[in-house]
Amino acid sequence: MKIYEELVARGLIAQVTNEQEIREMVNNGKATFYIGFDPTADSLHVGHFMALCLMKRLQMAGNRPIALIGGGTGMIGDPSGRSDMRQMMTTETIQHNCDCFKEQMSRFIDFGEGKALMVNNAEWLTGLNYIEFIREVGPHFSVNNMLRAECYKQRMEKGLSFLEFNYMIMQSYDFYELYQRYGCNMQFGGDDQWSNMLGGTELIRRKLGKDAHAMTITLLLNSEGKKMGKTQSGAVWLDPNKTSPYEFYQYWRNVADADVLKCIRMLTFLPLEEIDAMDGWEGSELNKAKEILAYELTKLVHGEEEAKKADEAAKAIFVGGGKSQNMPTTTYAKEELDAGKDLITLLVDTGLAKNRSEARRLIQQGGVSVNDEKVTDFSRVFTSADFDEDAALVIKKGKKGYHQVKAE
RNA sequence: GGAUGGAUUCCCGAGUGGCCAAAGGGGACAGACUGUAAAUCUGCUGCAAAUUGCUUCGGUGGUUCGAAUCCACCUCCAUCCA
Repeated sequence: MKIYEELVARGLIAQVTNEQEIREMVNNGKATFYIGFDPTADSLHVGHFMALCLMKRLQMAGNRPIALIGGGTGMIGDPSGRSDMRQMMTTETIQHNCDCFKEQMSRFIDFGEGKALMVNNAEWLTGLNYIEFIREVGPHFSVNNMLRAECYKQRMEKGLSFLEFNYMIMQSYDFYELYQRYGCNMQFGGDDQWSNMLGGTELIRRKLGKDAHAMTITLLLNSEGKKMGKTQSGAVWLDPNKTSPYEFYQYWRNVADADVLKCIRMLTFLPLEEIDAMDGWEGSELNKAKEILAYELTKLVHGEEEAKKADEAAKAIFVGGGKSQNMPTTTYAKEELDAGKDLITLLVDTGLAKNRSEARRLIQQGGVSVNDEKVTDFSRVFTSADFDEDAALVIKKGKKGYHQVKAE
């Protein structure tokens, strides 16, 4: 099975400009393609992860990826899929974020000798002269057409600033620039980028009379139609300091039944035959599939060792009695613990509750237990005398929140 | 630049002088049921030294015993006119 067919089989492809030509190009390793990453945060998240995987897959098939960091477009902000304007970021923040992206990406993509490129569109965007630029590309964009684009349509009700309206033009210009500089003949992106991407192929066709292609990746939606990779506390990050490997593992371990296979297919590198075999699994059997999904993804993002630890911790906690060296841990000075800590403070310090009111509520509602014993008295104080045989307090919040407290 | 409407808690959205930490819904969190799933039912959802106290209704001042609510100015947004 060739790469294009595999992408289709994995359900990764949403829309393409010209199927035959793209298939031909990609399958024969003739594509130089780019994916843009806007530096909106200091870490990549799960949404980017899909794009990275795709780059990797195509790279393995002999194509040349270009990771385009949006140091320039980030100054504008993509209005696609947003109901309100993005907050403007300072130049320093953007630079910092770009640097972080670079580092994370090099873990996934091989940027060695001519295999892949990483460029920043600030290089050509920031120096543009307004009049020259507008004369160069302005005539090729129809405002009427742009307004019809899905990404702007939604914003027509809430309001769209001219700044954001320019995003499509910038992105199109990127493609045009990359085509000329590096012979980049294809652009990938999330499905919400479709109209922006078409702007680019259109610009290249009009200015250069050449064909360029665009292909979008299916957005990873859960069965409720929401973007995956978001939790109540925000995105699921690839940076272990922002989302620990354990949390990362748990996110995938907890996906809904209806979404497991789709995730495995789209995100992991497991062979398709193996995945097809899982297709028949039902009911609680799917739990196995979830374990595989969580393990595989954690391994890809954080490495095998971390994946094993997260797996071990999860099994110990949920299957065994709730003990693991690898579960999240908070340590206190020994004297401090000897003096005693009340449960509310412990919950807040371990991050299981975000403030004291919440901690109090949790305890009152019977959602907290310490060393397997439910505690309903919120004024309860624990000292090192309450430690179990492993010199730890295991605090459990709800069904899934585990944290251990140790003395040092 | 002109006219009109608007800004309320995580989100949507009620509230037009005291009974307002603010209805209702969504989401989140917890309990029951389960498979670390979904659905369902229940509780809960500003903060804290917690039958009480403190801080919130775009911003700043004012009126009043008392303001999310009334007045003035300002900021931002939408619609129509230019």
